[in-house]
Amino acid sequence: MSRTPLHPTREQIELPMVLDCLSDPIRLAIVYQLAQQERVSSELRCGDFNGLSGKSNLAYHFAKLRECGLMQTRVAGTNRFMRLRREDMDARFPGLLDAVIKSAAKDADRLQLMAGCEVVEAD
Amino acid sequence: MSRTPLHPTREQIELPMVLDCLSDPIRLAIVYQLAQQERVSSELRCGDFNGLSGKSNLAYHFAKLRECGLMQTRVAGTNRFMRLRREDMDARFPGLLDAVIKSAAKDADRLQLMAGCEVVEAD
DNA sequence: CCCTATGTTCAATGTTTATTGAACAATTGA
DNA sequence: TCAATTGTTCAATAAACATTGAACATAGGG
Repeated sequence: MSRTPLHPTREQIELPMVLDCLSDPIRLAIVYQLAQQERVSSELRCGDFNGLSGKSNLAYHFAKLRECGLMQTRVAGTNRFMRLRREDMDARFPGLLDAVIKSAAKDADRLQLMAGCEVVEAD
Repeated sequence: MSRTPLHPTREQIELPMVLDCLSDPIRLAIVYQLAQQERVSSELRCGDFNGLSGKSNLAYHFAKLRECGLMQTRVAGTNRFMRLRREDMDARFPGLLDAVIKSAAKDADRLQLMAGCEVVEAD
């Protein structure tokens, strides 16, 4: 309850909060991976990011991403699916999200953007 | 000396540091005013921002803006002139600075972007 | 040479932040 | 019903941050 108060409407989304959210390497990686996925499924499970940090730390970052308006969560059974609020962001700050994602892509190696990506387990 | 160690080369400029810099309302206002000025003189005196905060707090923010690669300072007598490192930013992260500035312009009233602008003194 | 103006540096303060592990809640499947 | 899975909440910690005022440095004008 202390971590779920906000969830801004489109108009309530604030530029400084969005930039601050994107300035954290873990959150930037989350947003980046969601953006990559956008053409395919537009959603990822929380667990898909486990490579980036511990679960409780990720929950903290997810909350921040939701509070600033970048992400939305859909509950499905014991899973949560996250997606970018792409339309709201583009309406509110045209070109911003794309510019950030392209900038991140340029530095994909420097930033460890794909650290959390599907590790294939050899059973 | 403790406050002037970095001054990244173009290649050393890091996306998270830039976004973090821009996420602070005072620094965003500084960058915004410099961007507005760009067509005219491309430079502003430190003192032109005195409306945004106290001098020592501004010096702190100026240092951050320099350290992340967004700004450059030119000393001229007892004054310091600041300008955006526009070419470096555009080369490094194409479209990013413009997207941020346009986004800030959209919210110019909400963010207090022009708070530090030339107050005309009577007398 | 002093006095003023301009900025920076430093130390101190209180706030916010990221990170950790343990506890908790909810759902699923045996 | 029991156990396993998924993810959130909570408390604690250390680090980073923004802000303030005082001290300092430098340059320029009388």
